[in-house]
Amino acid sequence: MARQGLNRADIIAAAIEMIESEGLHSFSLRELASRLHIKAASLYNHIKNMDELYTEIGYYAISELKKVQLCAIAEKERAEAVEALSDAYYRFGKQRPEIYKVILSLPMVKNDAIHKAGFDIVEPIMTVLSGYMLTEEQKMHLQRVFRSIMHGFISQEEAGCFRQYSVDVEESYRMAVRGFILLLEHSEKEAQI
Amino acid sequence: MARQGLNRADIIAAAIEMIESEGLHSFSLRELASRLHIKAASLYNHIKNMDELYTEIGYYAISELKKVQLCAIAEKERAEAVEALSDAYYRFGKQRPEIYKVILSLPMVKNDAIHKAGFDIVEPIMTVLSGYMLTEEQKMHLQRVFRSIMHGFISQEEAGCFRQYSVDVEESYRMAVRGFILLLEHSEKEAQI
DNA sequence: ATAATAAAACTAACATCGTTAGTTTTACTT
DNA sequence: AAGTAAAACTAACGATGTTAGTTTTATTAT
Repeated sequence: MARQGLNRADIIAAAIEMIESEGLHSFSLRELASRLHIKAASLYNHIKNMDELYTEIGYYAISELKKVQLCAIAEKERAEAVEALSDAYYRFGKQRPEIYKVILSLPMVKNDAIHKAGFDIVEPIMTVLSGYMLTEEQKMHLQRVFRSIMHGFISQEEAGCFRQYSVDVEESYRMAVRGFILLLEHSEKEAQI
Repeated sequence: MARQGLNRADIIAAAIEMIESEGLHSFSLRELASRLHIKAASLYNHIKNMDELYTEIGYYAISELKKVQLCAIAEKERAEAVEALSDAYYRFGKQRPEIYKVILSLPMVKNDAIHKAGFDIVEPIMTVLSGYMLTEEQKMHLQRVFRSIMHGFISQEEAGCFRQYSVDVEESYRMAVRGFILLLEHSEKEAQI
């Protein structure tokens, strides 16, 4: 019975809520259907399959991440902007770990995903880098380095890899960001030659 | 029939080989059993469950990674050692991506895993850092930063996040390592004050 | 108001998966 | 030769993603 009249957006929203509260690991289509008071098979009227649903959630996650990042760097420049950007990134990863995980599971191999999500993921850091006197190629490299540091830190902390020693994790994070700023300034000097 | 007389090590070895050739994603106990010419239920005579098998494979991966790292830094010091270490790390991640992925899925929350694997994962970089004049706390932070950079870079490249632009990935990687060395030298100066 | 259509739900089923219980067979030890 | 423990088996359970085909509902057009 077409009682509720659910649509694609409802499904995706419910899936996101479920993943955030129960964890990506325990997510299932049957449980999702159950929460929407429909049968699992009915989901397929709205989504192609589970992969497509994950992809959609990944797009959402990226747009959310972009949003907080752009908000953080507004009216800031250079080192201050870098710190604000990374802080926003770090906070997002810590506060919404399950949704964050979906981003990396996005099959970037597919061209459509690269084009739809690629730009959004790169734009904030590229904006910050444009405040530095760097070549386009330098910016590309540095953008990759930035994302590596941030993602590496977040995912290792989330995985529990930093729990072995009782040294303050927040301070390690600050040092990582400081290292990136050092590299930035160093690259700027190189570019001016 | 106790025909082949398989043991725990055989199971683990076969699982590793299967994951490396077919991918972690498509791994299953039933397929593993099939390749060993036994039934899936028979696997449970040797392993407790799938999680335990993954844990075991994670230990193997960490020990392999440690091996190539220690080999790489032998008789090297400071910047040269850092580069050799990261190169070994990077090559391992690129050449054995499926096995590498298992490391991060290790449930570090459990205390036994932390103690058994934690030290092995940290030892090589700590050895290299001991060649710098740093406090113990600095070393702890820098070790985390190093692992973040390396893991972040490897996993993003593997996920396809670096394919969007045609800028040389290897050069981005070199810049990341150079950035870490910069931070190292900078930290050393700070420590001497 | 009624008929047609498309959307949204359903039932039923399949293959696959991890896992458990209980049983049989093999190989080694005594 | 008998006993024992390891290593395999069969059979089944519950859960998962997914497909095919069917029924119901809501909206639109006549």
